[in-house]
Amino acid sequence: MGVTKMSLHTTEQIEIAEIAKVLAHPARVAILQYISKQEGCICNDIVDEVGLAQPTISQHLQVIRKAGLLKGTFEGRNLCYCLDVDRFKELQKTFTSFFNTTSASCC
Amino acid sequence: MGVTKMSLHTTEQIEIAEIAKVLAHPARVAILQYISKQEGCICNDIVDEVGLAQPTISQHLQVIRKAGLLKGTFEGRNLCYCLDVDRFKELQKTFTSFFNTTSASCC
DNA sequence: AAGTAATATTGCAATATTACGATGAATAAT
DNA sequence: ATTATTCATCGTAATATTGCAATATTACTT
Repeated sequence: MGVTKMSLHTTEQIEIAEIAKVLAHPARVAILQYISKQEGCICNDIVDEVGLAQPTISQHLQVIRKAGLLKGTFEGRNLCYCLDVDRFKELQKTFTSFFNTTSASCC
Repeated sequence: MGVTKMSLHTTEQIEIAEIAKVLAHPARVAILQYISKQEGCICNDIVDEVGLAQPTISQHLQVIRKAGLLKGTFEGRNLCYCLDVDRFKELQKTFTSFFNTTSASCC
């Protein structure tokens, strides 16, 4: 079916899965790394950097944006994409908490 | 196409994406949480716990197993699934490192 | 041996994701 | 004004994911 049965899961589980989905593609990981590296807040050199077609990058950016991780400001005709650090740290917290809670074992 | 162009990305980016993919479904998050919670190393009450059909759970377990996160030992006809804590901590380290490296911003 | 319980595997339908060419909208440059 | 540049969106093809019924497999129980 390809449809996730959301009703079965807790809000926390869904939230973790949502975050993970953003990171679940190397291109998006690359984009996040690149954006955070660029001090000058340079925009779509991302296309050159990552090596995928512009519409594809745009699509990936949308996924990142929908997760609240992107801040974009126009500078002339250039769009300057930046990481929303606050949101990013929020996600990190959620993940860290998951990893710390989920670690006991039995065998 | 639905095919990820792996050649474009670094090993680290691919690794992070692989890990994230495991966590990118609430059912798998639920399974990991449940497994780690069960001291007695109880097996497929997972089906009851998570609420999906047995083949579906089995499929999700396979994804988790392929990521090296699952240790399974047979106890009679019961299969006892446990978290591979070492591997889990490895993943945690990779993630933590990613989050810590990727945090600077510009605007 | 026959029946039952626990898992895995197979096959398939529905949907989601990934990638890109074509196109569109906005702005800068000429 | 015309053209070029930057980015988003649309449409579409290829592939992946999710979910389950049916079936297979294995091992315990009787």
